[in-house]
Parts: sequence; structure tokens; C-alpha cells
Amino acid sequence: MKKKISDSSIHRLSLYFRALSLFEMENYETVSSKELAKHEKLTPAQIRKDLSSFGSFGTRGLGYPVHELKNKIASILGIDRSWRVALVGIGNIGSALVSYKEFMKHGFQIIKLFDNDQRKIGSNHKGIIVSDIKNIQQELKESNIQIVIISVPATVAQNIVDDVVEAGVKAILNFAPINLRVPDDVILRNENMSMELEYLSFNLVNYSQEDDIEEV
Amino acid sequence: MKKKISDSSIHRLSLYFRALSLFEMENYETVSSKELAKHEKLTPAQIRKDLSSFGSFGTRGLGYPVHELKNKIASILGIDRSWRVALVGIGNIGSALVSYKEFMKHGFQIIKLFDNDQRKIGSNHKGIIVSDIKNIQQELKESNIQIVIISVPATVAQNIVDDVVEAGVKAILNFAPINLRVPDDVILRNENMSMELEYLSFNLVNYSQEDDIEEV
DNA sequence: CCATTCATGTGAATAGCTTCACAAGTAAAT
DNA sequence: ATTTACTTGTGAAGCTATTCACATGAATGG
Repeated sequence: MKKKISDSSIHRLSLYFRALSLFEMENYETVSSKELAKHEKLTPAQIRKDLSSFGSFGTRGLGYPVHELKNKIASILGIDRSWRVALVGIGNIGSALVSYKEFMKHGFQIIKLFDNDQRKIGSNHKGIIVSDIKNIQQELKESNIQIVIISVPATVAQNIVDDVVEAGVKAILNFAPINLRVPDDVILRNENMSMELEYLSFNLVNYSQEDDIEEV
Repeated sequence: MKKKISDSSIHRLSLYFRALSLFEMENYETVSSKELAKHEKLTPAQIRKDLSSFGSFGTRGLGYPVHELKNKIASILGIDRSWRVALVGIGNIGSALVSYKEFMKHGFQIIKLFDNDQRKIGSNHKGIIVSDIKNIQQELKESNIQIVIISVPATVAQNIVDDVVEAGVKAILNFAPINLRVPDDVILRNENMSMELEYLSFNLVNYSQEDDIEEV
């Protein structure tokens, strides 16, 4: 039975990958959990625990081999390959994501675009012709899409997700501010940008320096 | 002494607010923790615990008053007021965020834009003239900016953040894929969109249906 | 070759978060 | 007035995640 890896641990793997890429660029041969921890504001123990659930990659007294560990993490995260991604909804956010280089860098290739707006259908975005959303099921299948990014208004998101699921896609990244229903075998993640601003707002209101003085 | 509220709990408050807005639009007078839980795929107990750390808002046997609780949560999150936000970096992501209506809906008003590109400085985005990043410190102070959104390349992000901190801003939302250093009294949150795609990728590679069959 | 330093990997301990379970309160029906 | 059906708020229990602490191994310098 596979050990269940926690969500936070997976997210930290992304951080480790990013940090290792930097250390690699600076020609580090090895890096210790301590150095990595300092770089990503984590504890050395946590990094060792995280990594140890996938194997023993380090050398005692020396640390981890930068290049090798980076590749190993890429393989664990599945970003050592190319993913076929489609994006639905060519609005503000959608357009930005098509050109977002970080996605490409990590192997996420947006190769299909969909919209329901006649003015957008047929237009060219970064070399991709926008398809009519009416044909989404067929085209997702034809293009063998593995991941779909939803950047449509909340009101229409559920209908689109139902189609996407019906087309056999098993992974969805949702930017619409709504809680979508998907079957158990489909992985759905939400990207809610307001949420982080609200987190800031909460902290400004509740924990600003002035308030501390009043505490018991 | 104030009770420390966990990050996840704060994030869930955002979800509750969103859900309550919907229930309000559908003219619900009251809503139970059970209904809210179903709507947001959480447990009723968790919702009651979350809310109970801020007070007793419900009525036994009846549930929570939708409108009142929504307002109460808005006040807790600090989204019952208007926040003065500046955005630095008018690239793909930056441009999209300027027009992102969810921010405005929750009281986050982007009123200043900065860039270092001469072609962008002076141009008009949604009624805001882009300022030269050289003047950022002075202009942040003049406009009394409370929150800054960073959407510049990773390489220049730290320098900008240093300026922003120097200008007295206490809350920063960072879209650059890099770990930024800020003093303890500044709240920094990172929005890393690749991270969620990598989470999907990890799960596709490690927990897809096919693999389950091989488990012990 | 020995001492010293460094750093991993991991059980054990701790801390933090979520769920359970129930007393207590409310409303509605009879 | 009493019963029934609900639902909150919350200590206690259970579970998960993080940190501690140390045995173990590797490299370096004298």
C-alpha cells in the first residue's frame, strides 16, 4: 500500500524543485537540508521527512546532490514530461495564462483553447486557434487532453466541467470562484486569487502592530 | 490574549462568505452548518468550530442567519471596507489582475499601477495611468497604499519588495515564482499558479486508477 | 589513523487540526 | 403542555503533521 503524501508535502516538493533549480544555476554540487530550509523558510527536519518518504537521496555529512535530486523531484511531481493542457475561457485571466511562461517551463503545454464568444472563436492566441466550446468533448478527446484549466465565469463553470469530465479528463484546475462537483476519480484544484488577498486583509485587521499593545 | 486563528481556518472563512452570498441571493433566511458543509464539501463540525472562535452567531435548532453571518464574516475578514491596492508589473498576469472583478467585489481597489517599461509608463489601464517604478516609494506613500500586488519577473521581485517595505506597506501578494524576504511585521503571501498544476501532475502520475490495481 | 565536523534518516515526542458526541436550546406540531 | 425534530457550541478524543533528538555514516585535517 502506497503511503499517502499530504497536500502540503506535495506543495513543498514544488518549492524544493524551484530552489534546486536555482542552486543548480549557481553551480552547487550538493545542498544540505539546512541550506534548503533557509532558502525556503522551512525547517531542515521537514525537508528531510518530506524527501525520505520517496527514498534516500542524500549523503550523510554532505547533503543532497543538487542536479540528481532536482531530477528525482521532477520525476516524482511528474514534471519531467510534457502534459497536454486545454484552457477554457479566453477572458482576462485565460488570456494571461496562455502566455504564462512558468506553465511551459514545467511541462504544461496549453495546446487547445475554448470559448463560447463568436468574436473569439477562430481567433489566434499564441499560435492556437480558439475552438467553439460546443465541440469541447470531441476536441478534448481528439487532442488527448490530460489537464483542463477553467477560467470562465462562475455561472457557467459547472456545465463546462461536466462536459470535461464526460470527455474523460481526470485533472482540472479551476479559476472560477465556485465549488465545482466532480466524480471521485477526477482531481479538482481551485485557484482562488481573492482568497489570498482576503488572508492579507484579515491579518491587517486582526493582527496589525497597533492591536498587539492592547493584548493581555 | 487573542486566540491564534489557523491559516486554513481563515481560508475557509472566505469560502463561507462566498457560500453565504449565494444563499443570500437565493433568499435563504437561515442556513445550517450541515447545509453549508454540503455546499463547500466540508464537515458541519468544522464550520461550527471555525465560526465559534469568533463568537456565537447561530441559533440552536435553526441554524445561522444568512445575511447577518455574511456581514459578520465580511467584518472578520476585513472585506467590509475598501482597501487601497497597488499593482507592480503590467505584464500578462498584471494586466489580467487589473481587470479582475473578484478583487473589486471584495473591496480590493487597485488604484496605482507601476512598471519599468517606458512603453507602458504613462499608458492607461482601466482608467489608471501607469507610473514609473522609480517613483514607487513616494507614490505609494502619497496614495496611502495598504496592499501591493507583485507581478514582475522573479529576478527583479526582491528589489521591488524592498522598496515597497521601505515605503511602509505591510501586506504583499506575490505572483513571482520566488521566495521573497520581508521583515516580520510585513505579511507576505505567495500565489503560485504552477504549484496547483504540479499538484495535479503529481496525482495523475502517482494515484491514477491504473496504479490502484497494483497496490498490495 | 584518529578525532572532529557535518548532515542524513527516522523513531519518538510534540503540537496542531479535525471530528466526535452530547448537553442545551429552539421551533413546530399535536 | 408535551413530544418530536433540529441544530448549535464545545470539551474530549482522534488523527495528522511537524519538530526533536540521536544513532549512523561520510569527509576532512592533522
